[in-house]
Amino acid sequence: MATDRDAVLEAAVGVLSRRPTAHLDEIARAAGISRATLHRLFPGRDALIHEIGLLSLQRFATALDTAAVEQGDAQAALRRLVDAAVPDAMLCAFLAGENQLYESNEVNDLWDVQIERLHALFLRGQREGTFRIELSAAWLSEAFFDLVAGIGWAIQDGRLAPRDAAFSLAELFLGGALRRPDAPVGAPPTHSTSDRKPETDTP
Amino acid sequence: MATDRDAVLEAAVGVLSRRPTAHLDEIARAAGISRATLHRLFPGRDALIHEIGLLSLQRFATALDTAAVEQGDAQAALRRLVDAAVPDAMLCAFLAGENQLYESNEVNDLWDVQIERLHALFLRGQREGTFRIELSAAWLSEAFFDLVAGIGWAIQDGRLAPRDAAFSLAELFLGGALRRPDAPVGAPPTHSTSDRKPETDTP
DNA sequence: GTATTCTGAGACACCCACGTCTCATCTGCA
DNA sequence: TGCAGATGAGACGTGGGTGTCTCAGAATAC
Repeated sequence: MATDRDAVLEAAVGVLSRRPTAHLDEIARAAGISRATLHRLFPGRDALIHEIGLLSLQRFATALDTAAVEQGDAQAALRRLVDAAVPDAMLCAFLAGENQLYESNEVNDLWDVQIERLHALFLRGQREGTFRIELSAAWLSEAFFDLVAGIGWAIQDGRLAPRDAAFSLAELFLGGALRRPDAPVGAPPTHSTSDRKPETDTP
Repeated sequence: MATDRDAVLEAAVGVLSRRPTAHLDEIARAAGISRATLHRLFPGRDALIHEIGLLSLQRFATALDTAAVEQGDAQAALRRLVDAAVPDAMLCAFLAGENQLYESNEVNDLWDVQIERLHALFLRGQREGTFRIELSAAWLSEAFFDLVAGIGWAIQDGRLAPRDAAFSLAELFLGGALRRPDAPVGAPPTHSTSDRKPETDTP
């Protein structure tokens, strides 16, 4: 039953992330249920938005957990985080788009905790000499989350193949856009860090 | 008078970029005018949103023009674009947040043109050997625009100092997050291309 | 000084999305 | 087959944002 609710929430994200003013009819249709059932699952629109925010933050928190961002060297931790976060990139896109929307302390507190964990990761990496110190850890956190959100949008709109997502994100964020003739960033040309096996790419 | 309209539009962006469902009362108050005057300037909510999109795209197009992205080597062109686009980053943030909103062909066509120019810049840079070819030009375009939007949000919420914005954007996007002991990205330690002078870093 | 224009404040009606309800249908289980 | 639970379709009333209007006051020009 909880899975059912989550499936509806994810479908709702797919609609609301791009059209925040979408009607409940549209959301229900996207979830494959009727408006009546949507109202049975969630009391109202506010409750729906609230639970989307909660789900998204919980997923991101789980990604931080499974990536064990507090352990190991910072670069490897970030690569693990990329792999863990990309599947839920669309939820992050929703958060990035309207995180100001929440008056709920529950959501805001959870948000602060996760951002703080991300911030700590970059601070640690800077102290270790892994990350650049010319860029503030706050900006690195912000930019990383923005790129995750961008991944979510791009995948949703079919502009980016899901199997390329993790590689594209990790390489661009860590290594930047400039070509370096001497040495690659750290990831070999084989897509070891990103996804399982590349076959088709039309979502 | 056109300046008046633009000022209202920019104020509206400040509200709508974070709260897409904001009432017209709120937008009018943010612009320092009454709801009646807002209705005199723009027939309705749809027209307001439409003109915001138009203004944003025109500003971005102007940034592409002043940066002369079609000329010179690609890296320098991109750095010029950063400097030109950052002042209107919040408008880009609005576009990134709800570019699906527009059914207007006028807006969509303008959007496609600008994205195509950005795409062409990265393609050219890849052919010149400036930009990495492991990352698709489409993804580089997308990510660049996402970061510009992130800059806009971060500045608006006070998480990033405006004078650090261009430097942070250019350095992260071009050089990535990883520290390179041997050589800097290409911009000498003096921030010649982006901003005037870095001093503090606590936003 | 008047006259003109523009603006803000408020009132008003309209409309549509929302929330709730009922009822028929379908499914799962004994 | 019969029962219980869940779902979809539709109707209905309501509320709040929106669009329009009027009128008083301020600003500017003459």
